[in-house]
Amino acid sequence: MKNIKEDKNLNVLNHSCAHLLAHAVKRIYPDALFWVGPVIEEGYYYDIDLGDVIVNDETLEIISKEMKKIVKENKLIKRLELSKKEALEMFESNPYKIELIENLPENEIISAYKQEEFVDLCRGPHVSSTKQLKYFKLLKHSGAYYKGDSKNKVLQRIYGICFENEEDLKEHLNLLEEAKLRDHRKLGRELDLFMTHELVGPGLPLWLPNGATVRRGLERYMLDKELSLGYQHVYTPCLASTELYKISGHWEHYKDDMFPVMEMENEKMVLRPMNCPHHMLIFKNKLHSYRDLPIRIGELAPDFRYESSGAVCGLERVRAMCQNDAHLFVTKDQIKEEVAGVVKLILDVYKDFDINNYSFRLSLRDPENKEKYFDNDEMWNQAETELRKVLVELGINFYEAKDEAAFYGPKLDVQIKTAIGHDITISTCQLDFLLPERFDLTYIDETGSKIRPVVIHRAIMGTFDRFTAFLIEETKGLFPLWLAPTQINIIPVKCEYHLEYAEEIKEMLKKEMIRVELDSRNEKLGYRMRESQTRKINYSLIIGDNERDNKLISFRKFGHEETTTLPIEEFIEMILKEINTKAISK
RNA sequence: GCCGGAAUAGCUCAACUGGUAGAGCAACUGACUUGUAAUCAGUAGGUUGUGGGUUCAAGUCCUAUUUCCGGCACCA
Repeated sequence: MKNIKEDKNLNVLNHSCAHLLAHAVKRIYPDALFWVGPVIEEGYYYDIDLGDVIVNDETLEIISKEMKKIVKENKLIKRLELSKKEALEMFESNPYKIELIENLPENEIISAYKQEEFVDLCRGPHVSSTKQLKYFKLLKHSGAYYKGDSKNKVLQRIYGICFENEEDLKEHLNLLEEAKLRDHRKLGRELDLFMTHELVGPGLPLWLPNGATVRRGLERYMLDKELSLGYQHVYTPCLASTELYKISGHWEHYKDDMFPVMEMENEKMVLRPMNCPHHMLIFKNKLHSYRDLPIRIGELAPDFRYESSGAVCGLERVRAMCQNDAHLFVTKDQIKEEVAGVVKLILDVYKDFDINNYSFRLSLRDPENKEKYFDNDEMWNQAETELRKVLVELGINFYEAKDEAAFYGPKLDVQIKTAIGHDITISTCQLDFLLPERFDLTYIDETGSKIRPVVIHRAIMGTFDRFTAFLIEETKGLFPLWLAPTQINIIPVKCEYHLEYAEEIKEMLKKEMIRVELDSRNEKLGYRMRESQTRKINYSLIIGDNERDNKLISFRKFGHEETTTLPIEEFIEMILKEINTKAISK
């Protein structure tokens, strides 16, 4: 998918198209007040105060028609240069633009772009006439908070995209349609991976046997990886007293996003939203020597968060999740090596799943945001510097993002884009100097004195829920053989003659722990093959006279048209190899 | 949570401005006995998400509510 913001020509084109949109809106709604209309990766949008007018699909049609008219009118786009005073006069009827202008430096030359009767404040550059904006499409509309703050009023936002020619536009719209087919919610239903039910509640998916098989595979895989790297796994309860979270600081920050307190006679309990405090207490349970560090405590940990109703999305954002969580307790000297170990593990796992489209984000605090982050500049500077240094030394490509840290420390997040375009975190590694302080954690150093350890929070697969959602979209439902719910489907040509041999094969495969099905229904071979394909089963076996008489099998791989015939032993060997090497299905 | 939109059979969808719900696929039954993406016929399947209301009459209009969808805000 084209990144409009990054492409120089398309950026200008889309920016101009945002003006075209505003121009058309102004003609239809003369009282419209315009806020900002930036170019984004997916095209552009414009935030508009339309008073009582509410944009719907029809409105979009009407606006689109007017835009086409202005394109035909071939308006020339001219740059105006104004002093601040002139600009303030020109836009006096629009308080939003006045606000923008007032925030500009006193002596700066302010530019505006004029296409006949319509002028908009803008830095530019723009195309020279509206006729160059012929190939556009208005994509969607929504409400959006003024200045992105939920305390403010809601403006109408209209999204659009513009290309240089019709083919590019068509291709892009096709890609958008195709992406919808990979949506994990659609595939999840089609492939019987998970379901939801009104009576259970929003954000509370039920994993069906197929989905559970995939998830179990991921969990076993991750546990084995971690065990081989010296992690120790624990089980801790999904409940805790509110006191625990008051100590950790989570209560203060997140109490509104937790399920409400369960109050009993002498107790106040909550469903836990994360596991750090439990793991802190496990560390504290024993006296530790510097020789014991690093200690790596891992858990497949169910957590519960009262995510806002508008945020829940399939398996991607849920209210009951299972984290691939671990906390590493390290000395300051071990930070680098342990963060490096986590990064290496992330890359290692991504390689196994052939994950390539991701980016590392160094998530920092915003020192201005006093509410969100604990107040200790020294601690923050140390943690941020430390984490950045490690990344640079590891030669990791990353970008920095302000105001994305956790309240207790900076994070290294791995961001990916979902099929429908959500930017989500799939893995995370966080450096924390605060919770060891809050829980008064110590270890004994060489000299016998008590020293504060540092904690690294990390989740490689983030949550198994989200990672599965990602994997469904990444594989389009064709899981690698080692994870596939049904690995092999046996189709006897004619049950009357071939069922017995087919069953023999099924038993042989089952003995090897291969997930196999036998389709003995009285249906045409073509019919059963079709279903085998729509269910995205990795291997379809065809068993007929030739196979039975010569102790062979014939198989067809998903997505391939040719059939291969092999002795059964050879086939099993091939399958086991594919499973054991965790090969990617193609 | 906010701004919009939607909800009809297991799934995908139909039912003009109000006149008592229909198709394909899936399921079930039977026939057919078939070598790589849909054999034929039949049967069953719905208090139209839920609760109120308007009306002689509501899938259709009003209202409340639940869930879902597109964004926004949030995301330890």
